[in-house]
Amino acid sequence: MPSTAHIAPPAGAEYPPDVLSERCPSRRILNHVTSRWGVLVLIALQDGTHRFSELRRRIGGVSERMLAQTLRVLEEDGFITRTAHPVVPPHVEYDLTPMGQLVAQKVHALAECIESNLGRILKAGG
Amino acid sequence: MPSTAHIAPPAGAEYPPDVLSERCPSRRILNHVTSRWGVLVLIALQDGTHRFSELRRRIGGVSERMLAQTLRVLEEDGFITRTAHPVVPPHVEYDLTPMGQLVAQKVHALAECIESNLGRILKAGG
DNA sequence: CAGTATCCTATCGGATACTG
DNA sequence: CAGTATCCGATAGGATACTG
Repeated sequence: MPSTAHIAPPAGAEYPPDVLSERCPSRRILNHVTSRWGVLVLIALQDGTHRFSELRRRIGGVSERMLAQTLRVLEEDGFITRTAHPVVPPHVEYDLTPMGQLVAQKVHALAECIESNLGRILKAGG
Repeated sequence: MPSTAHIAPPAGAEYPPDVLSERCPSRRILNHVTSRWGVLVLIALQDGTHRFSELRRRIGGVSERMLAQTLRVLEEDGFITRTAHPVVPPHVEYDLTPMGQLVAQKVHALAECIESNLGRILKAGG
């Protein structure tokens, strides 16, 4: 039986999500999560609430623009909550949602796997 | 005690890898693994050996150029082995190394986590 | 079959300046 | 403090044609 992984479901039908399939929406989400800064934001938020500038300091090399954009996208996907306290100066807090904690765990596991094998990897690649 | 996550180790010294640190080499590798096609190649190779054109068909939407490039990078990092059989027409096989299987498992777990929550996610985001 | 080479575009992402 | 707006360069990535 041939694979149907590349066949998009007809409108209205529901197939099990398959990230190898070009049109599966999971791929868009996966790209958000695995984006250059998305990965690091999720990891940085794993130990609890953080403010914008805390995250900015914590995640080496991220620009304000990219941090804001990444937070917005991950919030839209339901991985992050944004809480703005109406005070001056502004005070905004970011947290992982329960679902966000799930994906953050997976992302973190991946990062740790790479970190713990770094020796072997760098030896292999130069 | 302030965080030192953003401080790069002096030349010759060895610090525990920290992906939140700008100069940590793990970040480069993580970017390869979480690249648009890197993720999908690792997943597609999880069930064993595959040839170039098999992968191309399996991974919806990938171009020859991007597949070749992604395979080369992941091979350099030591996640994939490339075996060329000297016959005409050419016959080349790709496999995961043991280390590649480890990261592929993590990547796959992440993808499955997203797939199984797709309903909630799409509802949240529109 | 398994790529490379070339060309081109779109998106990513950085720097800077500005705002409520 | 927590962003937005604008501009710009780098690079990821697609289409096509070609090769051993």
